[in-house]
Amino acid sequence: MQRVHAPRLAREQRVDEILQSAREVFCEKGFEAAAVAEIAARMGAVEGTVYKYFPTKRDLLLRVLEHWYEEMFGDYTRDLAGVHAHRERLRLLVWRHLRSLRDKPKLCRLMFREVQSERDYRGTVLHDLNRRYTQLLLDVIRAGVADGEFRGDIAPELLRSMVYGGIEHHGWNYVCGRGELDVDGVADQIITVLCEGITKPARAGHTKTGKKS
Amino acid sequence: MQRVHAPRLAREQRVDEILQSAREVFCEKGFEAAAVAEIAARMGAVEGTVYKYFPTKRDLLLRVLEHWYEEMFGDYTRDLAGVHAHRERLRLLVWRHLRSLRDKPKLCRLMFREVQSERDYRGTVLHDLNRRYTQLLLDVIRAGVADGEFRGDIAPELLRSMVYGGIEHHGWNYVCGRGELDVDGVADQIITVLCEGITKPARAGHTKTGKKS
Amino acid sequence: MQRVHAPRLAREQRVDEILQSAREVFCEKGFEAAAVAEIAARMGAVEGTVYKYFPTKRDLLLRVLEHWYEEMFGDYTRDLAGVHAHRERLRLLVWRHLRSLRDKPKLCRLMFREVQSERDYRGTVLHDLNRRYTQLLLDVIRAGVADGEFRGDIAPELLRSMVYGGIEHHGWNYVCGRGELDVDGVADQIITVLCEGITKPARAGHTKTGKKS
Amino acid sequence: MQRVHAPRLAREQRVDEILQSAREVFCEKGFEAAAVAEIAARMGAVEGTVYKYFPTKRDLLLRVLEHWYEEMFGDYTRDLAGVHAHRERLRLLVWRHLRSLRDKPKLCRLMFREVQSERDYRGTVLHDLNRRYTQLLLDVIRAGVADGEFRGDIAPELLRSMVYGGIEHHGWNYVCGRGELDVDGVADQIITVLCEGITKPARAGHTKTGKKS
DNA sequence: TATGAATGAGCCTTCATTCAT
DNA sequence: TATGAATGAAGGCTCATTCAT
Repeated sequence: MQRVHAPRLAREQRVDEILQSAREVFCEKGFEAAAVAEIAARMGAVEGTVYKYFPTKRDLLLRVLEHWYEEMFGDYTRDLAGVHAHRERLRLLVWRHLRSLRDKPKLCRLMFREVQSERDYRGTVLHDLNRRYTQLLLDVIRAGVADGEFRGDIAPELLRSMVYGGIEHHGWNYVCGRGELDVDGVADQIITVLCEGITKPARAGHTKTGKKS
Repeated sequence: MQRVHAPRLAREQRVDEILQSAREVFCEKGFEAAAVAEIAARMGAVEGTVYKYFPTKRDLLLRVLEHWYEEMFGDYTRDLAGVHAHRERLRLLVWRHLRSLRDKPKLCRLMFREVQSERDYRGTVLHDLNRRYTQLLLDVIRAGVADGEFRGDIAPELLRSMVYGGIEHHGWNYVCGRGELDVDGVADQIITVLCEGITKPARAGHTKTGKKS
Repeated sequence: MQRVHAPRLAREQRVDEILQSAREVFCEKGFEAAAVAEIAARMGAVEGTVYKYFPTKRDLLLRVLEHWYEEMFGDYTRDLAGVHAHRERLRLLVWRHLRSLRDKPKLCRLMFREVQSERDYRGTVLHDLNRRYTQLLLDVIRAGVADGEFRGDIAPELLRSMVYGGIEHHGWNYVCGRGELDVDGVADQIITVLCEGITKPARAGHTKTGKKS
Repeated sequence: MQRVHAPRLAREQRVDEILQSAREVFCEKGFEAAAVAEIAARMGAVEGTVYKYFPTKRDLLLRVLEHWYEEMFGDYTRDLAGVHAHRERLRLLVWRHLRSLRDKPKLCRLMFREVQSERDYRGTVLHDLNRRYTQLLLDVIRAGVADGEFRGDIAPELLRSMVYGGIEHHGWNYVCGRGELDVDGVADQIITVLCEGITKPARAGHTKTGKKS
């Protein structure tokens, strides 16, 4: 019988198991209603084991979400690198965020309900990850402004809110288990609104600014 | 055992006191962390008194928020009646929502965190109030589309999400107790984005793609 | 408008109303689960009114049962007076008790579950009523013994227990809402067992009735 | 905060402790009046510990009574195996039941007051145990009928009720803490009534009514 | 390291009873 | 007399966390 002596690896595996189990339970029940005992049970362990690796239940929640962010991040920059038009870069970010919402709506909900609204969020690793995540959008917008493609009189942070807040708000029905999320269609519409607005362009030989003449 | 009774109030007065007290505590602590005992204590009563008027803690929460919605609704339609241009009507709604967020950020947070994401929300009086509230925006948009002022290829519901989701997202920092909320400025920017988009209008004689030439 | 000045009568009516209402609620829910508020509500009054006439909830329960006993007693002695054979008198008592159980099983249950097993039962008016009630059976038995019809080596109290305990035990299914109670049939069987026992009379010239010869 | 833990026991030991403690408290106070906190305190533990092993207070009650039934059952069949005459077998069951009542009157009371009259009793493990227990008596009676020793025109279930209901009723005074229970004497009398009835056998040459002559 | 028994604070909810109006 | 608002104690149950084994 071979006794593999790889505590480091064993530890990492254990942590992953716990994170996986915790993600499931947190998603199903939300933070408050999730019991550490159940998280442990689902991986065939007991409470004590969880506490060996994570100091508190709340810390475990943050770790779960960090883990998710890291998963997501992987190919973001690579994907962005392949697109150059500002509007297309914008669309990529919107599209990816919508896809995240569609794929892991419960994790989005956790992020929103249980974390972002808590006082202790600021200064967290997770907070930082989130900043870096939404920073991507700010960067794209700022680049567009710098290039003269986007107007500079709108606070990029406000645009970020309209994009991410809008997506979350819109996705709520989907999160609650109702309806379908048409990622492509919604992405197009958001980008259209964002870039062109909803005011109908003046018709026939009139440019928007043509009314000046 | 002599029992000292709190002053007897008319039913309606007492209900108002409780709603007031509950609003405070719920806002400060959130739903879960709020103890009915504290809600009672803050108005100089005991738990039993609260339960005399509200069957459960959760019901009390819903009632608090309904009360708030009713407060808000009062002059909405009157205000809207005085404005006719579609864009101005849009701005009025945005502006008022921002003002609500500035005045009662914690209530917005409650609404969002503790109520809208719960399964039992649908079918509530509160849900209905909320629908009627956001319906106002949908109506304005649809009217604009009907008049040919707004483009018809964007789902009004998505626009609603971008407006309310965006405002809530943007207001988060403010909600968390940081920073100032410039209601007028933000309202202007939101309306601008919404109506005109962020793409810089091509200057006279230049079409958008004209820069290539 | 005639103002009838009959407080005494009004009082009695009130008391009856309360007793009636309390009987219903106690029967439906049992003593513990019955709320004074509901008892009051069912007669269109409030808690305070009940406490004006009955010092405690428990006292009310006892009064309800006393009232019932008094109802029952009315014609007992009269009925008994019309029957002279000991065995028939016995049967009358058994039959009437079965009928009570069939008609008011819930009251029997109250009597049994909530009253007789409590420490404070002894010395109660109700206890006394109950004694007088079961005394009837003892008297019949003793008379039978005195007349030499019944054997004297069985404690009458034990017989009483076998009759009333047996009836209550047997009636349990009925009380719980299942099955039918065949008052006549059961009465006959009980009397048969009681008087003759279950041992089959030896045959061959010695039938029990053979003694006539 | 240093927490002092009670000595760790094997699961089974702890369960036994709790059952023991619960039995005491339930017997002393009845189900409603018994506080889980007291059950725990009596064994030097806290409420949480009890709930670790039993999901609800009611479940604990049922478990206590099941435990008792299992204790009792042990030698029943063995004892019965040693007796063959129907009447003697009957007596054995009566005698043993009386002894149970004498030894654990409070448990009998619990069984009767708190369990059998509740709607949720049917289908319980305890209900099944009870059925098997009283089945023993039915079997003996049926065997007697089959052998022609007992008459067949009395429902065995009614006899069962007269025996068990009678014993419980009779034992009530004893249960309430008054008086002595003469197990042998009472058993004899019950069997006598059951088998022979109370009607005095006519003496040789005397008809029942012959005394008149 | 893993276990899982033990902790104990805390919360919602109920309701008999009191008493000012 | 009737009301019904107010009381306040009490209890079941949960669960994050600790720590002896």
